[in-house]
Amino acid sequence: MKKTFYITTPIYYPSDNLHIGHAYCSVAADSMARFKKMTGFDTYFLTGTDEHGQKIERKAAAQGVTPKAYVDEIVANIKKLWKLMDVEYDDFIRTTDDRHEKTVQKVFRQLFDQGDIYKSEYEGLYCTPCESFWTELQLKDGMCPDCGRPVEKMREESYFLKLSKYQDWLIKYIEENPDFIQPVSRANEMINNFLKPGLEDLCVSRTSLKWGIPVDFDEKHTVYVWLDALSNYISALGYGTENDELYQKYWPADIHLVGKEIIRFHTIIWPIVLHALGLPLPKQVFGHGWLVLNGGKMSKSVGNVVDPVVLCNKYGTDAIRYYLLREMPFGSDGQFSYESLLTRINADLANDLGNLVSRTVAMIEKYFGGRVPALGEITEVDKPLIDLCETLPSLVDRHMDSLQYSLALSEIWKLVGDCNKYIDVTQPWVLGKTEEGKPRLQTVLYVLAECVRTVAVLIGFGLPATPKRIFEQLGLNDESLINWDSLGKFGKLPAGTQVKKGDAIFPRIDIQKELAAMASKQEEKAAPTPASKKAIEAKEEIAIDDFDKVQLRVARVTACEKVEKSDKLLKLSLSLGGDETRTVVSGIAKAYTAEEMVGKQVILLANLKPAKLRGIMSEGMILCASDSEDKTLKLVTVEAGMEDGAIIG
RNA sequence: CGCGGGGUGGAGCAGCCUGGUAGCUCGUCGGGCUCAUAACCCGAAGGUCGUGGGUUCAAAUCCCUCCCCCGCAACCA
Repeated sequence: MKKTFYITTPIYYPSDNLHIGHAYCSVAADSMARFKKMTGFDTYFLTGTDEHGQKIERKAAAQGVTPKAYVDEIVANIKKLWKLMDVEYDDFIRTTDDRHEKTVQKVFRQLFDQGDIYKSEYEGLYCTPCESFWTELQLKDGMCPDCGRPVEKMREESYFLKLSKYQDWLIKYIEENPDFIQPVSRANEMINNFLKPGLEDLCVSRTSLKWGIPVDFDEKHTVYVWLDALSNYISALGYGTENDELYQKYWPADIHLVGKEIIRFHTIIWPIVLHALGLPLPKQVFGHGWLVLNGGKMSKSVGNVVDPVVLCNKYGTDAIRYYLLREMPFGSDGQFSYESLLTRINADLANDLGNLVSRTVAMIEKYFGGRVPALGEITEVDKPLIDLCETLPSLVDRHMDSLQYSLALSEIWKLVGDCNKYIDVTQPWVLGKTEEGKPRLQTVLYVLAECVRTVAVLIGFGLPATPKRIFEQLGLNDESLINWDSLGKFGKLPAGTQVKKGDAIFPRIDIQKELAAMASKQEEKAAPTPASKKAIEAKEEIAIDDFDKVQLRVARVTACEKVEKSDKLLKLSLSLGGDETRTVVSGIAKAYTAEEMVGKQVILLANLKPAKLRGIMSEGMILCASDSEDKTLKLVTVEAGMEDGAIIG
């Protein structure tokens, strides 16, 4: 029986279309699945979507559609994206699937029955309009982080999962299984930051949440995010149903591939749930890094999201996949830039690989009428290449085993580079000029063709569409000549094979032109378009008396310094005329330096209740205007010549 | 003293665990070649390996101090 290999991606949250970061993860998972399949494993690759929760409920409401209708549309887009990117999953689980809901309910009930889930009261800060609980940490200025309205202490009946009961077991498990959490630095992080300080029991149900899976023995409760989402890895396999062959066959998973931001849930909550259920743990949870853009994290609010659909359509799926896998070591963050992307495509794909295929096939056509010549006598010059062809597969295998895609590819590209050099050293065009050169020329071109074939087979996991195009030019379509087993022993390529030059596999890109075009497009985008502006929520109408409660005054900044250990706060000393002074802490350090603030006149909300910020008492607030996304921020001031302390009204 | 990651030629990174001529890709400059997608090949310039100290015959690598950057967290009246 074949060895099995089960790999998963996180289930993505379909509140919006996915960006290149999600694509990165899925491409990595897909490439691994392809590699394992190619090397003889019975693989199973699961991806999907996590569709419940308040955020989606609200987004749907805002569009006036049901949550299901809302996610259906996004899920369709996601599936289209995976198709475009050649991400070939075996199953796509949605947490709204009936099969998933059944499993989650079953898991919940079992954990409750055996006492790992218990009913208690959740005490939290509740925002009634938003129907949400927040922790103290999540609050914004003591107000609801979503709507800015006040929250109140509320108790809610909830079910809790006993994490604390298992924490010592988990610490031991992690320490005894160094491969469980990868990269290892993450394991240390989990132990030091979360496990050692002690786990609090986890709230696993909500009564306020409606868009989710109901607890079947207590209908007013809805299963809260973690139990719901994490269970997908086994619900997709039919765990707990009479139809559980997939579960029997593939669990435990070989790799849960996750982003570093959710490694915590996969290495603490999930193992505990599984252990409590008496199930084996996944063999490995691998936290990959992020693509960062201009030093910043990619996020919608910053507006620097890179759309994988655009990239693939423009430069080709294989090129994008290659870039993602090759550019940065898996596990650490990597810089995404168009310049590095285009450089990679040109240098590695067009110049090195594409051109190698092109010149190899061209020479076989030119000197041997398009038929691959037989391998003649082998010399010292040919040996290293032949050896490399034979040893490369196992080397690639080794790197892939540790998810080092970048290393695997760079090893393959060493062969590509050696071939290009080999052509230079052997000078086939000189050999082709004389009859005496012919025998040698045969060997040279055979070696090249066989190397190209080897490369084409090896890159299939990462660049699934490219091998076909190379095999076409090499005239190969026999399965036994294009699979993994055809490697390892040099010389499988039959002499006499008819080659045919085709289009460039990877056309060169004019990088300067491309970047310039992109820059001008960016500028267009940068100009604020009214349509894209977030609608400003209208506030309720007020009477003049209400406004009268507000006292605004002109104040002059007499001194200013940065608040230590804070990147947004400035401490301002204000003069209100006479000897009246105030100290105000303001979050404007990103827009103004302390030096340039001194001497400026600002508008002070003078009768605001003082509050402590970073240990400093702030006696008021200065007014600023900011754009809808808080990207730019400008002080509000008065025209010159107003005395300090003047009343505004 | 919150946790973690990082600071290596112009750019992006490897090397550090297991001390011993500082390597790769891109860029720049010079040369070669003409089979090939103005692609390919060779050579050169360019680095006090963040700072200061320590261990050692020997430190990018091990130990300590400090500085800076990034993420999480916090904060953003």
